[in-house]
Amino acid sequence: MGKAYDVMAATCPSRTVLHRIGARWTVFVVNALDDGPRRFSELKGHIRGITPKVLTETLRSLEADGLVSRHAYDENPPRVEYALTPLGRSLLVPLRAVRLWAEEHVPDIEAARSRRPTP
Amino acid sequence: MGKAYDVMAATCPSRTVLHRIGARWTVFVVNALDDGPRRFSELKGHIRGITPKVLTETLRSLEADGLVSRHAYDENPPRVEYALTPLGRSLLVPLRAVRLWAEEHVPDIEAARSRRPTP
DNA sequence: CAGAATCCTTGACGATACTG
DNA sequence: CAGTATCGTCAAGGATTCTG
Repeated sequence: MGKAYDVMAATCPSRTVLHRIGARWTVFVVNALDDGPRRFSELKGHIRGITPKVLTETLRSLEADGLVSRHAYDENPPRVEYALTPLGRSLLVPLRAVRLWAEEHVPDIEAARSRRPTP
Repeated sequence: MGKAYDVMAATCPSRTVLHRIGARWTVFVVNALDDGPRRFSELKGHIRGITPKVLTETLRSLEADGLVSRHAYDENPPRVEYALTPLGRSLLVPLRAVRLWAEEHVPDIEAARSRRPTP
């Protein structure tokens, strides 16, 4: 039997999914939730340089896609925790690998880049 | 010993690398080279919907990063083949996993999305 | 065939300030 | 603390046409 979805097909829903994963900050946020639930400010502090607006947007889309769950405690001051859903945790596996690949191969890529000075 | 690079650090080069990987079409092009070298037009035909300009740009950056190699045959009509370098093939491993994840979990994501009708 | 050239659109991302 | 609200930009991506 052939596969049901093919990212190479222009109209395939899997392409939308893959584009969402490819969004600038998805890999970072999912990886930041690797160690368990985290609060908004913890995420913001951990993913250096991300703005609250962008973090919110990213979390909202991940939530809409069922990858992240949000739990607001009825306390004062407010407390909100984000966690990976089982689906999100399944995505974490490949995304962690991508993250590790990036961290491991920085020297290789920088070497390749310096070999081709931009004119 | 701690790790040398951390994508969570704002100024870390690994973040640049990860952003490059996250570029819209990188995952598609790298996966399209899974089966071996391919010509420009083959890639264009296989990755449905990509325009020649974007394909060229993507290939050029992948080349600059040492992930893809380009070989132009001196023939007429012109023939150019693109292939993954060893470095590119090492990236293929996690990226293939991401691609498969996307293709496998379309139903889950669509279910999650329909659970939250956009107002 | 493999692209280069051109022009254009848009939405993702960012900086800053404000609020329940 | 956990966000919204605004405003601005800019570069990635796209459509089209042309060429060695």
